[in-house]
Amino acid sequence: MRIDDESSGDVTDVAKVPTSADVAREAGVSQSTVSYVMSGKRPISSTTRRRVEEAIARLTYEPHAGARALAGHRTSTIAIVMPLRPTSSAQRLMTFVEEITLAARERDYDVLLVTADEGPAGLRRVVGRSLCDAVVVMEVGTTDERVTIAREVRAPVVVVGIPEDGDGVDCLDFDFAGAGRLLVEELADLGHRAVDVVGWDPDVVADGYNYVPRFTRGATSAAEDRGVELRWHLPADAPGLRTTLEQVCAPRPEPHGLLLVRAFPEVLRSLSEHGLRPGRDVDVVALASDTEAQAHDLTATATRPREVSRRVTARLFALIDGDAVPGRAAAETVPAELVRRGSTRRP
Amino acid sequence: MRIDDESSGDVTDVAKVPTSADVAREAGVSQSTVSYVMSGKRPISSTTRRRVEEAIARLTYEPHAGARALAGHRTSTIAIVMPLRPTSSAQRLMTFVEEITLAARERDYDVLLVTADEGPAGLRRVVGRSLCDAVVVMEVGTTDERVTIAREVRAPVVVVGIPEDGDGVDCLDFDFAGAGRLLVEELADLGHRAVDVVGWDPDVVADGYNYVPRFTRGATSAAEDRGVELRWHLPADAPGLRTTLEQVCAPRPEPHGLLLVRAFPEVLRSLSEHGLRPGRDVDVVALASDTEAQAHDLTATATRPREVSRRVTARLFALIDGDAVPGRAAAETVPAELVRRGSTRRP
DNA sequence: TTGTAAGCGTTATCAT
DNA sequence: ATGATAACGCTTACAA
Repeated sequence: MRIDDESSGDVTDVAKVPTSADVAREAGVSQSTVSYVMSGKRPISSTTRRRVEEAIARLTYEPHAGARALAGHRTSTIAIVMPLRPTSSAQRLMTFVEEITLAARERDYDVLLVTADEGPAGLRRVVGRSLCDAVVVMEVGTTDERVTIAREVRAPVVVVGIPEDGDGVDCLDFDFAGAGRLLVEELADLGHRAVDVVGWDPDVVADGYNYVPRFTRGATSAAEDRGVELRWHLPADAPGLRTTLEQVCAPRPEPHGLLLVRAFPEVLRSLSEHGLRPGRDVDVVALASDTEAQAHDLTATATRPREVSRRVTARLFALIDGDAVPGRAAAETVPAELVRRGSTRRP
Repeated sequence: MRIDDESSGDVTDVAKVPTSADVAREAGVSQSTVSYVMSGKRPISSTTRRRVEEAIARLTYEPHAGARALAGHRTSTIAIVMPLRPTSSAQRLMTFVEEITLAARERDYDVLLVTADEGPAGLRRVVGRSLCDAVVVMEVGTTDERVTIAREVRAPVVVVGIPEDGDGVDCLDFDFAGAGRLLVEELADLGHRAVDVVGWDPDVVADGYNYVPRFTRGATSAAEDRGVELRWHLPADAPGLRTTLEQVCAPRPEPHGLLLVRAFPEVLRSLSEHGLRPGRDVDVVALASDTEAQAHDLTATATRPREVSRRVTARLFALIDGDAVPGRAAAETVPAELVRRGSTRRP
């Protein structure tokens, strides 16, 4: 059972991971000098700096993140708490994650991913264990326990979504109400007095994702303003969707208006099977990502995840840097924009 | 300029974050006992355990991750290195991330996200700085610098994708060759002697993502075996795609075969505009996610990201636990399966 | 401009 | 079954 015995005296055996002490020795300076060279927190003579930097390169030294966090009281990582359910498209989520990570890296921050299934506890855990300096919570519900926890926790939190009780929490989101309004108005401008809306799965609605009621409110209020009747279809499953398709894709005497928030391929296929062509026999508008809208040639409002992400990170780092007071800013909203494509006639 | 002066003497002012020492005091035990209660690395009397656990609950103590990493030489996090370019669908990527994170959480591991834009250096950085105990590298190219680095680095690495020189690296992927074969065979079985393939953007091909040539090889070899001619279309941009659509969606005297790896909505819309219906006038098969395939009613092989993820994490944790030797396992491949839907006639 | 040394909050090796 | 105590590798006053 003698393992690792022959080589136990060999110094060059296992290439030890170099520490700042090793760098200091190599450069002939004190250990703290190495630290200050790296952090730039005090003036260093150019000669010393060069010696240290060369030593670092020679040894391929990298600072130990844990030790840093322990001594420095900061982790240089931010956590992203994913949504509880796959409510947005993967596209949208990925864009958020990408954009936030990019902004983080620009400041030498890393990104920790917290899954939804951990629930609100995940938020507590990552800041409790000092795994991060700040947190982004994705897609909060109208009433979301994570919002409550966001207030209690000792790290800055920015929340994507506009919860019911958002007081004292930094909230930020796309203007779903504005999008609903814009889409309905477009159809109204095209002369429609009645519009079929293919909306979210009732489960999503029940989950209370706040963007659903916000979108609905915007659409409804625009409909009232313009004297348009909205017929909501909220298919729960495949059979339900089929029923909806029969109802909304049936040929009419004259063009009718369709507002989609999902099931784009299915609806478009069904329309085509009924011999209806978007932009000619029917006007279709949608709440869709640019990619989807482009692929399907849909007149649409995108939910602008990149822009939202940019504002999120701006706010987050302002909080980290102490340049902003937590929870003081009003809920911020990224305006909706409509892009016309082939699925509607020209107004 | 006297800030925070009045309250500076107040002890209960700032709720200090409790440490294991505080827990020890509260429970009337030594600090090391607290540690052992948490880790379970030595027997503890049930009374002591209870006292400690109650103290922990009372103080809502959470261990400091950095301190742990420093003293324990392990971080309990794994890093995911994202692909250099958005080569797979966001769907697929998200599924990977989700599934890996889930598996990680089951073992109380966290997940660190490393963006593509950092390039190979990101891989070096996260293990160099002891930010993680192991790494998953997503979607490696045929020749990928990250594979080289994977070998050098002192943490276990599992790579998704089958690089050219995968010796000594743990590789794992979906069987793209098998998928290509399966799809061509299906069309051959339906009697087609010629098949139009709408393939990847030439940029993606140029990037050398290894799954492209693997898929191509599988499709080509099946085509040769079955005496089928493959006509490849690799549109680079929107105009290119339009040209391709004209070529592959033009009506023929009899049903023809179409193999898609992307641009599903565009092709299907174009077909419908030409009065062609999949499953009747044309047989369409695709390499598509279950979600896409279902939405478009496509006969397809999915790339099974969940299954791949499961094997990745199994391998990764085996390496972490020392239950497996790094780089010794042969490249593993998750078999392709074809699901028939409405876009093809029954054979 | 640089060095010295006291923590930071754990883990794990000794003892007992 | 439990308690001291020495690392772990860094940051940051405090000195010089």
